[in-house]
Amino acid sequence: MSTHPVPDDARAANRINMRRQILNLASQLLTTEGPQALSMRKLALALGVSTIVLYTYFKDKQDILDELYKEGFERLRQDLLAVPQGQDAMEYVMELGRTYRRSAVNNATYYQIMFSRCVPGFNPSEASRETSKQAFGILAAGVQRCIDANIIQAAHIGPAAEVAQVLWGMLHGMISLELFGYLGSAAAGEALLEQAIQTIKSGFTHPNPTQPTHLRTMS
Amino acid sequence: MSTHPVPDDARAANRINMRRQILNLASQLLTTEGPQALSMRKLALALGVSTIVLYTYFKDKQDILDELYKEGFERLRQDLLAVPQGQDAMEYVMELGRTYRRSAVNNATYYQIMFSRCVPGFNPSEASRETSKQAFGILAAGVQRCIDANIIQAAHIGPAAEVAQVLWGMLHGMISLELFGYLGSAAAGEALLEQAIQTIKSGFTHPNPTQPTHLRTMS
DNA sequence: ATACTTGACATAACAGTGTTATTAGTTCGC
DNA sequence: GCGAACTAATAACACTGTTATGTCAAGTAT
Repeated sequence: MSTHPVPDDARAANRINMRRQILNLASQLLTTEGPQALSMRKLALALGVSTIVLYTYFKDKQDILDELYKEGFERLRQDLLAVPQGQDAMEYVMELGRTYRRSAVNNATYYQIMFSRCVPGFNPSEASRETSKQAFGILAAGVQRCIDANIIQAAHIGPAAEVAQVLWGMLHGMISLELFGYLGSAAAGEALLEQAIQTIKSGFTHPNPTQPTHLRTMS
Repeated sequence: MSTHPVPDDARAANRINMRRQILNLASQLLTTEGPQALSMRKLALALGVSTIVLYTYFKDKQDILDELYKEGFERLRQDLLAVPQGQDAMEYVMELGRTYRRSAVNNATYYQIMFSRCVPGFNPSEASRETSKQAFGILAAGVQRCIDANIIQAAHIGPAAEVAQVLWGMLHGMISLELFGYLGSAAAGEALLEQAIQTIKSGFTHPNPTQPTHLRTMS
């Protein structure tokens, strides 16, 4: 069914090559200059081409951001995968938390794209959100291991995915506050995250009294 | 020492009046159209004046955003203040958490300005950050009450401010994920926040083993 | 009352943004 | 060579925040 001239394979290869080249530069611009400095014109200028080139390889600026969004989650996923699983299940999850923070702080501008609407019109596509779920899956699997090992009493808390979401929320919250400058230094951010991890560990390991009766004060 | 013409009192009154009027419209534009639609030109157009007027009453766009930032924290503070303190100290803190979420969800666009860099160049001024600390102070005071009532063992955790920061981080994280669409529906967000609150309650009420030795699995 | 200062405001412009219509060139299958 | 498709530059459009210029009204000082 090739009635009209089919685009050559070389073309297609060149296409993804060019896309990669653009994304690399965008990534570099993002980390060095920040999200607001990442403009189509600057990108084109740095590539030595005109702006129209960007639009032949990407639909939008959003399209480019979407790719960076995915790359951010991929970096996070790789960092989390590098955490050794040999140790105690709970200790492994806690180490995931520390790694999550380190990864976020080391790729702060990526993290902004992933979680804070730092580019006015940007909303990640549905497909890209799938990528984000894969990184989250590592956390969920770690929690599942804790439940299987009876370290977390699932009956009192909920399914692994929900527990992991609570863990994720806390991690993201602490990191978010740190990156926004609400916690002071990076050392303070690290220390507070450690405290949060310890707190959530206690919360997970101890049964959760759904009817809070037996722990009341004398009031 | 009024060698040169002193600006009239009426002028000053008119000034703050006009500022208020501009801010009201900006606030309205923010909630109805979102942060990205809040432009100086639209503001001026809606006021029926030229853009230069905005710059005679405000230094910058940042100046206007700074005011909205403060207003956001003021709304949050008022909502938190409305929580009755009569009950059990821990229950009060948990209710603060639920109220925090409700306030954030009801003023989602404000919350974006307060915590997610949704406007490219915006950074809250030092003075505005002081306002944010007042809202946080309510949380910290609630935690202090729990420590005083021996519900939270401070010795095993840390000073009230740090505990409150952990609590704040978790609240902010869960809400942030919800507002970014990572948790699904609002009902899911509410349920997960409740779970997070219960978890952190357990974490706070149970002593925190700094050396995690006695809770290991068989590994 | 006239001169002067000061603030308020409109017009128009500057520099920047994302995006695209027009145009031209290049490359490929036939 | 021919025609179809892809690629790319130029220039423009519609926005954005911001400001230099100029005008007007209102007040004080002499």
